[in-house]
Amino acid sequence: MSVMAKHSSLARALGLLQAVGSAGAGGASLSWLHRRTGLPKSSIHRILADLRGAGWIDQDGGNGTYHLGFQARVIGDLARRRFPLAELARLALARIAERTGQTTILSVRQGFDAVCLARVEAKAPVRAVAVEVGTVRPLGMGASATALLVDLADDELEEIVRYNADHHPRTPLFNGELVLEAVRRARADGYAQHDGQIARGMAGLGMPVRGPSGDIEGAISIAFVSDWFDAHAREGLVRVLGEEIHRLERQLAGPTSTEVSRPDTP
Amino acid sequence: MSVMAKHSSLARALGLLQAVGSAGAGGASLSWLHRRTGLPKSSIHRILADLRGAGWIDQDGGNGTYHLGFQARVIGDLARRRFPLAELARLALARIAERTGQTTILSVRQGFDAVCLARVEAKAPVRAVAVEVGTVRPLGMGASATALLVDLADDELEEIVRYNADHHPRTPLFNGELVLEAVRRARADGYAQHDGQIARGMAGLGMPVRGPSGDIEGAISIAFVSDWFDAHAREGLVRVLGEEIHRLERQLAGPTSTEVSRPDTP
DNA sequence: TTGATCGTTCCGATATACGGAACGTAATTT
DNA sequence: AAATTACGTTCCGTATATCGGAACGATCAA
Repeated sequence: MSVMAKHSSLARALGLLQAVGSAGAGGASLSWLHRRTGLPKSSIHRILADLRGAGWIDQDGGNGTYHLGFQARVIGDLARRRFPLAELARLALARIAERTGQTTILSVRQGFDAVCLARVEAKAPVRAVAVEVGTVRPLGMGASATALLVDLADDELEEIVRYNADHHPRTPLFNGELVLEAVRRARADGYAQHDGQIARGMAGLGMPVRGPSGDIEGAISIAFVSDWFDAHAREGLVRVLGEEIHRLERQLAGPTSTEVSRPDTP
Repeated sequence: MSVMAKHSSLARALGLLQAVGSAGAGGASLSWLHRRTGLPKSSIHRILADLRGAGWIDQDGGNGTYHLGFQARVIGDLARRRFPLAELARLALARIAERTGQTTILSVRQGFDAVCLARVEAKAPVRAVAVEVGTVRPLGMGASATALLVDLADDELEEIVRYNADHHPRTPLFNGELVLEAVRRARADGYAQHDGQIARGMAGLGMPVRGPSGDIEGAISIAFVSDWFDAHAREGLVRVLGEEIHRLERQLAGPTSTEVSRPDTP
């Protein structure tokens, strides 16, 4: 869920906008938003009126529920071109989730943070869903957020870890030493893994995605419950991840038009 | 372009967000935004800092320019499902633009307004580009905004026209009587047309798009320069519009294979 | 050097957001 | 039917966050 930050009427309004968006197809009622955000109803009412006036949300004529408006769609279209990786990786995520049966996400680096750009859910009965699309977490926290770091020089790496350790005191799970150690292991193994770093009982395994230049453009990771994890499982996951990421990287590199969309359903 | 509404810090910030989005691939610099919006630079600076903190814009590490952030993309994905017509109509718009050589847009009704959801530009050297994606204009103003009205009962139609005539005094081109007359003609002809109603020297021709229930869900219109318009051209345009809209309506009716969407828990 | 452009910070005044409280209405319960 | 709960809306005094002019440092150009 969003951070719903400290003191900024703007941040509060944007959080409300996200809350409206995260409601289901039925839309968000004022009371539902009140329950979810904890904001006073009168404040919500006023902010929603502003958002509606600007066209960012619509109000259903029948029952008065709120939905995202066309301005939200327009800005999304404009933003889409900034994240081409998210489009291309969708197929890879789906295939990985299919082959492994586990939830799969794509993350990219954003300053000192990692942000989840896309996610495909597992069909397994026990799903490890911790990171939603749009969730921001400090670099190094989690499998993909660790895989993003493996190419960094040591000094820059330490700067990031130090910064995040200082600025996330509320996240005791973020342990600088552990992160550095995890990055070292990931460099040696070719993949990053964690167990319980995001939430107790949850584990993850991630690998970087490299663009044509060889730079890391993102990372794909699989999330699962710790019990499920053993050496045998790891071996399979690493193989699947490697294969699919390799396929994705070929797409990123070569604009070979033949492999646009092949209907080979396994 | 955008309305940049009266007195609301929120509206101002959202307008700024749209301005950032409307910048090209190079991003928006602070001074560029200052020039474009007229807001004081210090205000822009502060608002951008808030937007950046909330993840709605990114700041390029190199030259400091601003780009849309991942939250903009996330909200766009969420909003996308609210406007399925825009997805399906994209192909129809492209075909119409291809066959006629003119700019083609899709509009839907939103309260007492019409909003442009999608646009495909003409390749012609002289392009009539007046309505951008996201532009809101009063119902009745323009070809598609007239086509949206043809099914309405007379009393509701008159209420809308009266309201818009009252609330858009700055838009002298909006003439209530002309709109009513244009709707009557559109009912008889099966298509709406206008000449010079949006801008001098520009004309347009539009037809409604009906969903499975028969209700009007939107309207597609072609925009062109007035000189180009004669009886012969009109005949061709009407035929192309009718054919492509008919094809689109068949798609809307038949349960074509759309992408699977995961159910949400509101 | 001078001048121009850009991004950033500061700070007092005031416009603006804030939210508790009260109201009208609809839905649900007794 | 009366009572109760839930919801959306409006009001209004308070105070706080926004506003924007001004000044500053940095960068680049002439």
